[in-house]
Amino acid sequence: MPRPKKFTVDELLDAARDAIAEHGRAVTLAQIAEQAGAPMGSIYHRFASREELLGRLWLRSIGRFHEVILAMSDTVASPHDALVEMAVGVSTYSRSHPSEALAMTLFRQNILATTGPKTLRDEAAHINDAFFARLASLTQARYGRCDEALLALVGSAVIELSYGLVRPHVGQPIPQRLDPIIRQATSAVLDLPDL
Amino acid sequence: MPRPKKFTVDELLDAARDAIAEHGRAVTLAQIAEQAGAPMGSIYHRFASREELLGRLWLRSIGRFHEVILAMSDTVASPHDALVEMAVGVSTYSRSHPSEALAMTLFRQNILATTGPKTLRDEAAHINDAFFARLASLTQARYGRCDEALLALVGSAVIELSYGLVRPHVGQPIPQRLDPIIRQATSAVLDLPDL
DNA sequence: GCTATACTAGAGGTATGATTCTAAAACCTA
DNA sequence: TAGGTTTTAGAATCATACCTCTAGTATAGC
Repeated sequence: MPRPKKFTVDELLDAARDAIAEHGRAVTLAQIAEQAGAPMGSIYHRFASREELLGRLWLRSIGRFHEVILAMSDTVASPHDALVEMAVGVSTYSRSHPSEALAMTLFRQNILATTGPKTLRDEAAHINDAFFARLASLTQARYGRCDEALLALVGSAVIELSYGLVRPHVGQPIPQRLDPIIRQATSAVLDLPDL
Repeated sequence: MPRPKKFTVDELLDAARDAIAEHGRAVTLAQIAEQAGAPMGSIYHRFASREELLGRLWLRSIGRFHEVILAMSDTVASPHDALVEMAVGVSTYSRSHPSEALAMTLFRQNILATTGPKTLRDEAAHINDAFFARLASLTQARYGRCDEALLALVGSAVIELSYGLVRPHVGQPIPQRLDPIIRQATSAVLDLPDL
């Protein structure tokens, strides 16, 4: 009955992602609309606000990223190596998906979950759940325990460390030289816990 | 002859820094003016634009940071330990100077040096010179050489790695648990080069 | 073919905040 | 004490960009 949609949500998110790659994070709705070849009215038919559009883009980007990272860690036998592969995966994924990586820098999880658009808060609050579950299971397998402090340490070693090294380069090519650094540093930190 | 100044440049930069700590990086000139107790006209008497004001604040913050970090590395005998201390210094400095650390996140050096206000580009281009000179001399002392690739590696180990771990926390308390992680990771990466 | 429905379409209102402009004030020097 | 110079002071302007509003349009079912 209704007139058929000319633009899907995913196409509009793609346009937003590409517009950000071109114009930076201060991208305007007009620039996103131009990138999509859509008028601004169509965008507001799908998203309540610019904030919600960008928030949804962030959620999609993080979800895709976790998917790839988790799949990578699946292929490795030892828990230690799986954790190291996840860390290196941050760098390789960002290198091969530069504009997705850029979109991942739009928000921080805790900010979006607390002060973001209300319709996104729930989803934002749980976006990391599957990832942390895997992290916890690998931690348990590697150390035989998984208290809060240990999990925080492993999380820092695997994600914060590698992403911290990568993030300054997001928006430009990610240097290859980061990969051995991440590998070595993550491995060393994972060896820290006194067993 | 002239009417005396009521606000020094440094006072206005302090106000901008504190206003950012309160309102975030999207701080408005009105908020900065209120923080300083000054009218907006006075601010424009010292700075050509909001961009230049924030750029100058960034330059001052980076300069102060380098000063402290370089002084810390002076007190250590071995080059290896000096490099590790610089890395840990990123974390301790950010912890003890939270709003200065926040101001350091306003720009990136290469962005400000290329697309920032023209009056700041030169200064921005050279803001890291003294720091990299010290890094080069420590690298030479530690490894007996200092080619470009090695210097990049050491720079990553000392600055990018530690700052990457710290930066996500800037604006909130910097966890103590980061310090041993930085120490271990930096040390491990510095041991990477095959000699 | 006609109608109901939901989308496209983009021009325009509105709000925010940077910047400018004009006037007044304060101090130094003569 | 008067003139000159610089700064304070804040109101007015202007630009930007989000969001809304009204029309028009394309399709599926009857």
